[in-house]
This record gives sequence, structure tokens and C-alpha cells, in this order.
Amino acid sequence: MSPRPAPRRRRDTPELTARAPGVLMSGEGPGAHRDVSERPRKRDSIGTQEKILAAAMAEFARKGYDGARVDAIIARAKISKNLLYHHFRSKEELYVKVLERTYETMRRRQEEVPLAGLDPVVAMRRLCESTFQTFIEEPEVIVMMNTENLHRGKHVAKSPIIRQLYSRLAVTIQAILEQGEARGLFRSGVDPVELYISISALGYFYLSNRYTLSMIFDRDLKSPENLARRKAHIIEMTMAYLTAGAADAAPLAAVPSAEAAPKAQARKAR
Amino acid sequence: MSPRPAPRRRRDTPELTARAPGVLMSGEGPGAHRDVSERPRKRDSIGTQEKILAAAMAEFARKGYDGARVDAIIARAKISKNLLYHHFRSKEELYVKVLERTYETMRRRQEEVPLAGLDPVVAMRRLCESTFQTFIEEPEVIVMMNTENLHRGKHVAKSPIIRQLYSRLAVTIQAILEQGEARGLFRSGVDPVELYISISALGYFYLSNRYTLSMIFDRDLKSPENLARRKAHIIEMTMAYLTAGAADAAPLAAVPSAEAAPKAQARKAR
DNA sequence: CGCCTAACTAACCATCTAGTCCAATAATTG
DNA sequence: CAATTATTGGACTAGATGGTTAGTTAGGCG
Repeated sequence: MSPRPAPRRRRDTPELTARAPGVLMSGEGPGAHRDVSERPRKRDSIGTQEKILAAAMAEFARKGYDGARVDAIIARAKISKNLLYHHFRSKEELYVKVLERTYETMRRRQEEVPLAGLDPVVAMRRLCESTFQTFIEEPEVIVMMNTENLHRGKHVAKSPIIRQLYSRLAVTIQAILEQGEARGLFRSGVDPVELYISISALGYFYLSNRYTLSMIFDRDLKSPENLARRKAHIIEMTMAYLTAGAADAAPLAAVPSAEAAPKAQARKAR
Repeated sequence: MSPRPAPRRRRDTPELTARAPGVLMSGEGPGAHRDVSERPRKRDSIGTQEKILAAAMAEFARKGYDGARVDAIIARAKISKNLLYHHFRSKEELYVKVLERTYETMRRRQEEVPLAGLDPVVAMRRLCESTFQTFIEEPEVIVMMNTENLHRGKHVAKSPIIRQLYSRLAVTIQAILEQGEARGLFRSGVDPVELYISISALGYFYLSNRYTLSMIFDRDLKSPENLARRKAHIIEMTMAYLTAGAADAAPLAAVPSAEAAPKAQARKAR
């Protein structure tokens, strides 16, 4: 083995960034500054971190973890590589931050939709809609979750923040189900987790696999008409399941439309 | 620019690798040959390609395209690197071959399930079961499709073989739907593509995202009980949707069980 | 039976990639 | 003002990675 004094010192940097204090006015240094049209470029730590996170989110959501390039992230964020590593320890740490942010987005979107106190049927329809709508408007969520599952959830496992985000949702759904059952609108014995997985699945898979599905079935799944049709289908399927065999079974189309086009469609859909 | 004569030599091999022409048949020369139980290991082109494809499938399904390493593939296949490149032009070509094989698997599994001529209700239940079962028993399918969709289907687009595999299925489903409708068992106006996407989604998403879902909901989605429950749920949901509002609507649980455990469960599940 | 081609190997290489080092400079804050 | 922190810049490196080159072996066939 070649005598290599420093074996490797990636991480173990003692973070002493002792810069020589005085000696620095020597050269004509500033000559290189060619930023003329740029705005003053102030020092804004959290703003920069925000830029980096946004750029990283875009890159990870486009290429996955292994396909993502740190150089691409710094290019997107228009910062130097050193600055990225000044704020984040490693590519992996940055990825975890982005992942946490993704889950935070999901949680926020969920809490934005008021479900408590509503008629159970309306509440469920609204849950279906908003779940699908979130996947449409936050496409990064899908790729980030796919990426994380490719890695078998090893980062989520280490992030205690993420693990708690969904507890409230399960409770909410449970309440809606109980109310619906009590009023004879829903069947009994519905598992809220199973149900939520299904509602998510119906929209998530459709969007996540739209490239291959579009190819196979020769249909543009992202067209506004098909998205609208899909949303209706998800609601139909979910409500049919819930109402089938209920005490006071509404035979079909419990509330056919009543709340079409609740929000701007596809805020930043691609 | 330190004057570096030799550009770079990672492995710092002691130069001159001139293999002496003759001296190598001395019995233990290829000492690495400790394959005793193995068959003589003749020169077997298609057998080798098979080994490579199997190894590549395993690697791609574990790591995705960018995470997969050619070196890992050759290690798994126990062949030399150049042999891989002798049979396949590039990592990408190999990936496409694996992808095609994946779709071929799906097609084969679909055709193995006889649906024509059955009672529509039975046929649909069977379709739900077999779809889920295929995802369980061929876990590579899920990751390969996720990977391909991460790349926005660019390889599928170039592979005409893949694009035709599903045409037959759509026709089959359409026939079942029509029959069910004619007999007053199913609702009318069901889109076969939309339906098939939903049936797939309910199982696919559950399995594909099981790592994060298991974490979030604190439930082992891969346990035999939960898999069985999921299968029942998928059937319930699909049949509820199809039968809701049918002319001759069967209120609930059209055919409660009747065909439980059709095959060995989880043939090569992990 | 020798030769040609295809199967096969080991070493090697060019390049890429995450991450570092060493400055230098400008803004912020105590 | 002085210490700190944010920021840029560029050169640099270890190691990994896809792919190639030069060479060896086996087997079918004329």
C-alpha cells in the first residue's frame, strides 16, 4: 500500500475554518467581479438554504437520489459548491431535508382541508378530491416517495419528524367513518388505514405511472379531461365501496356532483 | 498543474502486464477454478446471457437504473466485465432488455389466468386477485416500472414490443364488463382502462410504497394477514364499484369467498 | 486437424462525482 | 472595531464507474 498519510477525511473535518485574518488585500482580486447587472447579492442564510432546498427538491424529484447531481443542484440554485456544503453536510443530508419537507407539504395540505363536522359523505368526497389534487399540484411528492421506497425507507426510518405526520389523519378518517356508519350511510367495519391507502393509491399510481400507462393504453392521462374523469372515478369507487351494504344504502351516486371544480386546477402541473 | 507524467493509475499495477504466452496451463494456474459441483461450464452464449439478464434484473430492481452498478451485475452473474459488453452494448441496452422482460412477465401472467367464459363477477374477482398476486410474486415488476416512470418512459417509448402487450387485456376486460352489464350485474358506462388502472393501483401502490406506509401507519404491510386483508379489500372495493347501481344489484358481498387461496402465496416474496 | 470465430478474461483508462482545501471578500453583529 | 458568518472561486483529490483494449481459450467446421 502506498504510504498515504491522510487516509481519508471526508466527514471528520474539525470545522475549523481559520481563515488568515489580515493578509488579503494583496492582489487586484476584485477585478474578477463581473456581476454588474446582478442585484446587490446580500447575505441571507435562510434565503440561501431555501434556494438550495428548492433546487435540490427539483433535482431529486427529477432524477431520484442516485441520478441527482450535486453540481446540477448548485447550478439550479446559482450558488457555489462550497456554499452548499457550508449549509449541508452531504448530499444525503440534503436529501433527507428535502424528504422531510415533502412530508411536511403533505401534512400541510391535509390540514388545509377542513373535514371535521361535515356530512360524512361530503367529507369523504372532499378527502378523495383533495388527495388527488395534492398529487397533481405537488408532483415532487410522488417522485420523492417513490425514491424513498426504492431505498426501502431507510431515511424515513431515521427521521422521527416524518413518522408522526399522519397520526392525526387516521383519527380524522376514523371519525368520519364512525359518523357515516352511525347514520347508516356507510358500511361497517371499514379500516381507515386501508381506506386511506386505497384513496391515495387510486390517484398516486395513476400519476406516478402515467408515462408507461399512457404508452400502453395510448391515452394522454394528463389531459384536463382525463384528470377530471379520473377524479370522478376515484370518488365513485370510494363512495361505492363505503356505501355498499350500508343500512340506509343510497343506491348510486349519493351526491352526484354538488362541488365540482373546487379550486384552480393544476397549479403547477407539468 | 503538478507535472504528472503518468496521467493516472488508480490500481497502481506494477506496469508491464505482459502475460507470458505459454506458462499458464500448469494445473493450478487458473487456481480460482474451484467449481467442483458446477457443470463443466462450457461456452454457452444464451446461458450466459440468461445469467446476465437475471443478475441485471436483480440489480436494477434493487437499485433502480442510476443506482445499479455494472460491476455489481457482473459480480452477481460471476462473469467478466467484457463478457457483459460482449453480449450487450451498454448498461442502457441491458436495462431495456430487462425492462422488456419485465413486461413480458406481466403479459405471460395475465394470459395464464383464464377469464373468458366465466361468470362476470367471478372473472372480475379473479382478475383482481391475479393482478395483486402477480405484484406480490414478481416484485421486480414494481421497481422496474417505477424506475421507468422516473425516466418518464423514455425506454418504453423506444421499445415497440412493449407497447402491444396490453391490447389483449383491454379487450378481455371490455368483454367481461359488457357481459356483466348485459346480465344486470354491473353498472353501465365503466371504462375498462380506468378500471384496470384502479385494480392495479390498489395493489401496486400498497406494495410499492410499503416501506414508507409501514413506517407512517406503524403496520407491517407485508405480513401474510395484512396481505390477505388487502387482497380482500381490493376485491371488495372493485366489486362494490362495479355492482353499485346495477340493474340487478346484489346488495353486498356478491360472492363472499368461494375461491380463497387459489395458489401458493408469495412464491418468492421477500 | 488446423483454423477461424465467438466466448471469455484481466488489466486498464477516461471521465465523472462527491467532497475538500485554501484562500479572499463582503455583510452582520456584539 | 473586531470577530463571525455568508459567500465566491478555483484547483484538487480519492475513488467509483461505464466502457475499452489487448490478449487467451474453446469449439465447430471445412
